Amino acid sequence: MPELPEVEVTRLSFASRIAGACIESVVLGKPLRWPLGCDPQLLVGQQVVGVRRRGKYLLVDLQNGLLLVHLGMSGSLAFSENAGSAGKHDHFDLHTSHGLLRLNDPRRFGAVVFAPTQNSPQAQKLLGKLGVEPLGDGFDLATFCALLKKRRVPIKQALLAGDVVVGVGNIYASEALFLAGIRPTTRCARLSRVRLALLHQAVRSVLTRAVEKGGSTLRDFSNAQGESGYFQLEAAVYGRAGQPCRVCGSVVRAIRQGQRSTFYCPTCQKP
DNA sequence: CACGGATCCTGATGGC
DNA sequence: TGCCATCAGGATCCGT
Repeated sequence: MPELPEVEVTRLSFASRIAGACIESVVLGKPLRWPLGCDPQLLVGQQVVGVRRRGKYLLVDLQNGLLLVHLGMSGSLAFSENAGSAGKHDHFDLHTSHGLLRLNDPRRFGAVVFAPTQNSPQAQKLLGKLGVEPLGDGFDLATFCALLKKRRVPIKQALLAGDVVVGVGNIYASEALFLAGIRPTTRCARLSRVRLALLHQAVRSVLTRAVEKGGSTLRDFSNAQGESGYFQLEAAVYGRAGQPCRVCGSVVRAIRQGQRSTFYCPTCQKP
């Protein structure tokens, strides 16, 4: 479910409240994608220092170690008012002096993993091969071009892979390619530097805009305050198969690439 | 080593 | 409170 904007919106919505909180207890539900990797008791008594983000991971810094939280396809983090009743899909409850932070994840593709430090093997196994942060200073055009020039896959799949640039998921890959006027099926190596420059800028702007709009709420995303996002209302192509392109009126098409749906305008987006 | 495909899991939706 | 197929915002692993 969540791509970079939704993860960042989630982070912004709970980071200040959780900061400084003391962990009082931890309650685990059904198994998530990976095991926690430590005795939950190790977390009890620790203070939450702050929350950072790396790609689609939330890094919850503790006095001693950190939690890597991934929301998978269907996860959401929120403060819960009714501390007593963990629901069917509540799989990680962090009871703290500042409230109960709860991970709800019906599909359980998400995970909460403890690591002693960010450089530990446990953390690096998850973070080590991630690409550059698209909204950070490290996202420079030269590197972007150099990495993509070597790829032969369609550009959409390279964006999704996350080893060139992180955080671009299925919605924003389609949206960024629309903004850049690039057909998702175009092979990376065929793209000129000028077109890659457009894409580089498009990735930044679409993600920035999505964060501003509170992310995309397609079926159930909400931030830690329970608020929906609104970016989906201004999506140019995602989820709009059969509808007219907002720019040229052509019918938006849907195709499948690597088991994922892709949307594009056949007129605005050139091969 | 880059790539394509299967895979983990549950729920919503639509056709029959 | 019908059944079945398909699809869903992610990412790893495995075979080629």
